[in-house]
Amino acid sequence: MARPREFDETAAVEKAMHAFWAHGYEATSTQDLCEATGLGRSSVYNTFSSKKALFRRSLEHYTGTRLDKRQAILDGPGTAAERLAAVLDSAIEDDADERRRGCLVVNTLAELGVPDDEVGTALQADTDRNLTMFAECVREGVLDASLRDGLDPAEVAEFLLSTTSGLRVMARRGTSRRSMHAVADLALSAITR
Amino acid sequence: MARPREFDETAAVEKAMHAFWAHGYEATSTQDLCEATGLGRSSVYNTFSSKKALFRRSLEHYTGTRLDKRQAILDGPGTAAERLAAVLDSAIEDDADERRRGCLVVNTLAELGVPDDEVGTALQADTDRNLTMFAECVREGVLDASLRDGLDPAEVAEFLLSTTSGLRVMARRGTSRRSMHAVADLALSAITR
DNA sequence: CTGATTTTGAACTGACCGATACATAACTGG
DNA sequence: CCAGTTATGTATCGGTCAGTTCAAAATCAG
Repeated sequence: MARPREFDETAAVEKAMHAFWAHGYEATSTQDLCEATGLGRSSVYNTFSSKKALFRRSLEHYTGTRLDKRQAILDGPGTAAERLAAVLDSAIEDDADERRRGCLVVNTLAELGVPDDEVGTALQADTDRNLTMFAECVREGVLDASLRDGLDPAEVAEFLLSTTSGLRVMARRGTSRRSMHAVADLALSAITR
Repeated sequence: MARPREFDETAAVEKAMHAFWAHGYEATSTQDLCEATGLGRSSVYNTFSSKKALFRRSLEHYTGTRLDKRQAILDGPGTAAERLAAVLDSAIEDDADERRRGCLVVNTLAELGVPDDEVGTALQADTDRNLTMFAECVREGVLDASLRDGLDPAEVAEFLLSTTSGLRVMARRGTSRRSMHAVADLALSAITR
């Protein structure tokens, strides 16, 4: 055919993702992206078309891996309440530097809102999947009696998503893990028996 | 003395604040700030020194007015639980367009983190004042028996600040007021009797 | 080896960035 | 009315922005 790529596309997306995650969309220049990925400008534009498009790819890579991890926890062992506690726990990062970066989705929502383009679509899709996963687990929790009776799955899903978002903002503030755990415990106490 | 200002400084800060609030720090250019305030470049730089300094002024204007409003609610009538409910309510903006902008503090935290400059200092000060106000109200709530016994005021303050931050992120997502109210009610149910 | 196809690197594009220089305008104390 | 001082408007600064151009390099089918 023709000259083959000298780099792995997914690896490049992942490196770009970390650059965007660390500095935000606007503050990450195309030059930064070249240095982060190790690619030349031509390769970046030839492969990803534009900064916005590369950001969308980065965002989707982030949401994809993150949602899979969350799904794995929710599909794991234990009562629904225990699994939800594990999800909140996983949102409380161990590494201090990573914690300071917060969540790429929350950071993007705050910086860009939900723009009227593919980035907005990706953000909306992430929200929807999170709400669906949480709501399903809440239904299971009512059945296995680890959660209270009469809870509205959709409402509690919003509550849990709001709680994880709040935790990520706390992380950005530099709040200690201890305080974040206390917050997670209080939130769970609202829905557990 | 000399030639007098042709504009009101506080009014200019407020207009700049709205520009930063709507588009974020990085995406708001000095040109945007000139147009938003109605000032020429010279006047902007003569008065505020730099974009960063004007942002700091804008942020402090935002936090000042917002904290005063919150303090007024917490100093108002009703049980502590009722006053906390009123604070959460006030974080659920009525106007749909304003709601979409979220909170300038949360947006800034997400975009810039807590930078090692006066902006970071202002963000930290806002966090501290919020936590102090909430903790004090929680202490009152334990005394007036509208909140549960044995609550740790500092922990609950973090929980409430996390909840308001989460609500602001939901607002950025475009979540309905109805869902936001459901979230606020669930959060309160964790600490009320 | 050749020709078609694609990637790559380097130089470059016009536009815009935050910030400044400076002449002129507007004011006040003397 | 003038000297001193500050505010303003215009033009401009060097630098960086996202994105493009284009020739050289690398590959493979024939």
